Amino acid sequence: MSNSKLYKGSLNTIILQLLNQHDKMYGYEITQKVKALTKGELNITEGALYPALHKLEAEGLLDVEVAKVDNRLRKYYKLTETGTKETVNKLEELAEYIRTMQALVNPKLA
Amino acid sequence: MSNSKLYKGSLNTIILQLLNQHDKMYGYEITQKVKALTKGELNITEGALYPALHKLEAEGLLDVEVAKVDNRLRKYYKLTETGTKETVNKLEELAEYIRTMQALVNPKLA
DNA sequence: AATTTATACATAATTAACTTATGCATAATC
DNA sequence: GATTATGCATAAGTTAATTATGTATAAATT
Repeated sequence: MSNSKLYKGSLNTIILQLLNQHDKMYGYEITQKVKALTKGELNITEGALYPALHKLEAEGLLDVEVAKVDNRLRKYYKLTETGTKETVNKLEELAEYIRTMQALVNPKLA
Repeated sequence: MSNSKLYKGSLNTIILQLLNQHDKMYGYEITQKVKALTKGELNITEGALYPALHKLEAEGLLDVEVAKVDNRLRKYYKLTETGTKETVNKLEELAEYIRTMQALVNPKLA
């Protein structure tokens, strides 16, 4: 995912927010979108992504729709209602994390 | 550590930066300082902290000095030269992480 | 034409950073 | 006298990742 361990725990947030912005996406598309948006900084590995998608689906945060394009399989994921709510929570947690870490690292600004 | 999984991977950064700011600290002091700086948001558990300190010491990033205060044991940790350099790296990684996540979450600002 | 790269999914074994639970010991507070 | 605070430690379990495979089709390169 990255040479930095800080991304550990961020994958669900990333997936949910991308689906929040793009309505429906398939796995491979997510990896490419992340790579593009981060200018190569962050590469989501398939071994992390697919299990994460399956889990989010099992938890009822995502719905799946299978499609066949150019004779190749695609699984489009989109947020459920619950998923949309959870996305809000995740984004709040990210903002809180950033505030907290900045308070720790730069306590003069606190 | 927190209800948010995002803190996973951040503990070393926190420890190193606190020691960067306070010269020498002991374990319990670190837990209290983190609690204070984050207004209770983040509580470092002992089960996470002590193994982390031992590992950083084993890696040569920290030096230890044992002291006895009020008949109680304290282990003061301080950064080695290598530890100081690694702190710079960790802080850069944190800044990079924050930039990257903001690019993902708020791509309009990118 | 043959090989490599890109697209697209998946899982299994391993690693690592935590959590949770427990343990020991002294000092201070209620 | 019992609880809370101070101060260290480790062991078992969880979980999110990495690393390594595996399958299959389409496109690009040599």
